[in-house]
Amino acid sequence: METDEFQLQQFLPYLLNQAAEASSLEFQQIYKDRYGMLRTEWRVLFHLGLYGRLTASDIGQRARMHKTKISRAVHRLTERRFVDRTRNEDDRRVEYLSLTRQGQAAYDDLRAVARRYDAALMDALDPAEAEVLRRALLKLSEAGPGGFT
Amino acid sequence: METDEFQLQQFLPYLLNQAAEASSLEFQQIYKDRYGMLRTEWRVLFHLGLYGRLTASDIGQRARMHKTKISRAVHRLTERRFVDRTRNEDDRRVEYLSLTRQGQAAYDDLRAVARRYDAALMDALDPAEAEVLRRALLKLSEAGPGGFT
DNA sequence: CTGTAATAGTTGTATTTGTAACTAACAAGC
DNA sequence: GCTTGTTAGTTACAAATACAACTATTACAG
Repeated sequence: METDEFQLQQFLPYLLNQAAEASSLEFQQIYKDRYGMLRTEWRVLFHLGLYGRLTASDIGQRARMHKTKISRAVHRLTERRFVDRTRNEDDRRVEYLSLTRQGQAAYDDLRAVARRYDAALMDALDPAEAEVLRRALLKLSEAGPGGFT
Repeated sequence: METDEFQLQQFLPYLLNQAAEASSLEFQQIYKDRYGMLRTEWRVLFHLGLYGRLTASDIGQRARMHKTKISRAVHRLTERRFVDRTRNEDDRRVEYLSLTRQGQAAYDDLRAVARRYDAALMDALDPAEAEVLRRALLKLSEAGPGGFT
């Protein structure tokens, strides 16, 4: 009967990685070409654009990104004048990050691209399918397999 | 009305990356701990386990992986005696790759883990949802947004 | 106060990856 | 045969990432 035939295309982590890679490729090209940004940098940019002033740790929690990645992304974004840092004088360990005028402009531009890009991706799916997909991905993002090991 | 409020959690490439990362984490830990393998190596191992004897280019096409990644993965897998390489004497450019006994054992073990892992991931979803998810991911894997740029 | 622990963020170093240039073998036109 | 082009795979070097150790500052127990 061989009902337990294993298929790589059925293995969710593999499938997710393939889809993620394929669907990121062209967008990646855009923020790289236009603003010389890396993936970590556009993520930080978008978080600041969406939520306003945040600390590095805030971003780390929301984006599930390690603090060293954020530290370096912020460093580069500051260097290129997309981001401003201001120390919190009440607790001098923390630094507030926010977009400069230039950072805001880049964010506005890329957000518009992202909207169109997302719409183009969605065209491959029918609306009901798209809805289910989003819900499922959110669930999977939040937890791994749940006490697997 | 602000109907065009952009949300990072709605942006498919971002969502896919988050889900892919979250859902790969524990599995990654397993093949790393047990066999000291990297992601590329695990992929090569699985392709050989599933399809039998393949060349490096074959794997590259199926897995959409760059040839340098494969070259290095194969190198390490050969070093650790998981993979055998034999030159094709009719065309001495190509080399056939196949699993050694040890490679086959590792594959068998990891495939079993993958099955259970996949099942555990699926538990977070209901069956209909899971089915739609797989179909949607396959579509997205095959093409990017389609003539976006 | 003062010593110990916790938190925010940075830096150092080893791995890993990406890109391009490379070698080797075959193919095809002339 | 002898160019010129193509394909398979490797290597070199630059860029990016992960992980651990680090500095600076605040918290808090005694």
